[in-house]
Amino acid sequence: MIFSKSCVYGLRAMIYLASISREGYVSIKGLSEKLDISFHFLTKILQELTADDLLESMKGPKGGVRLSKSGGEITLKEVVKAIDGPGIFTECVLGLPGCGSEKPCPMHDMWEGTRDKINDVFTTTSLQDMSKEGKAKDLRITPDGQFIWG
Amino acid sequence: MIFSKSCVYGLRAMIYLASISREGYVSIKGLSEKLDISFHFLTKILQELTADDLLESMKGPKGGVRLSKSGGEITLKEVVKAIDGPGIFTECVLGLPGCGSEKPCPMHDMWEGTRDKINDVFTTTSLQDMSKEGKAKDLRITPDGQFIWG
DNA sequence: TATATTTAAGATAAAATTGTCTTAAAACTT
DNA sequence: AAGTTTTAAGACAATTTTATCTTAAATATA
Repeated sequence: MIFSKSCVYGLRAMIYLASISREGYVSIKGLSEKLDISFHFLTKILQELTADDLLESMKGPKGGVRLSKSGGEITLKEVVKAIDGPGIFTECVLGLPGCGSEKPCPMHDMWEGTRDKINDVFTTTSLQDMSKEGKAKDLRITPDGQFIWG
Repeated sequence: MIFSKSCVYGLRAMIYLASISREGYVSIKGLSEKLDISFHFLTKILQELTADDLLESMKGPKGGVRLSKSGGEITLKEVVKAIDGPGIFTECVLGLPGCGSEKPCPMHDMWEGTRDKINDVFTTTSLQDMSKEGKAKDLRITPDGQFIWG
């Protein structure tokens, strides 16, 4: 698995949030049921995204979370970085600290191009891109087919 | 981190093994010291590679492990698959089982090209490619700079 | 103001990964 | 044949990740 479970859950939630109105807040409880993710676990993940200013949250009735910017302004990379860190966009495949053009490992050149490509697609793809794609074609973002857009 | 620690250790060991003669066996103890990896942990990882027929092993004095084929005949992908499984080359980024062209997730199209590229470079790059690169330019394959080729 | 609702935060638990230790089995050496 | 070296295998422990549970704090509503 390329991303942690936390990261995958975060991506699913963010893509869904980009598909709905940013007017009001969405309760995490409702989100967790819609996405079939443990409520408390999802809460923690969304807290990281809130701490990273990708989400805004509000307590109390009518409270919940919502995107801090429009879905078109949030990249997939921002979400991944907030949860799994920047490693996949920057790190050496062999896990060598300081690996780079000046002080490479044997796999550096072979991997650099691919890593750049990963960085590119995650930088140039927004949450809105994904939510539009999913909503337009009615694609699932949960393992079971229960999920419904809108 | 894109690969598990086990996988990274396995890759380092295999690249090193591809840099030396396949005549005799190399003791895992020696390997573990050279690569600065816990002996018992490395033993387990190499056992997986032996079970997958990428390594041959022999017990007793003069025993150890060696590549089962020449380093030019073993791809990086084979090593990764043996340890981390094929997931990174095949799986959905959102972790959806059955995600594919027929039943995609919203991220499928965006990710497919990159995943194919990962698959390509790991399929077309051999252990020998990496060991030659490392040995020729004297690049490190361990975090500290203690490692010495040959 | 009191109550209900909701996120925040922290404690705890379960599972997976990483790492260590012990014993067994095989092969070489003397 | 006996002893030494080495991988194989399994038990055990530590750490990280994943998941659950409880309490606190904030906010709306009545």
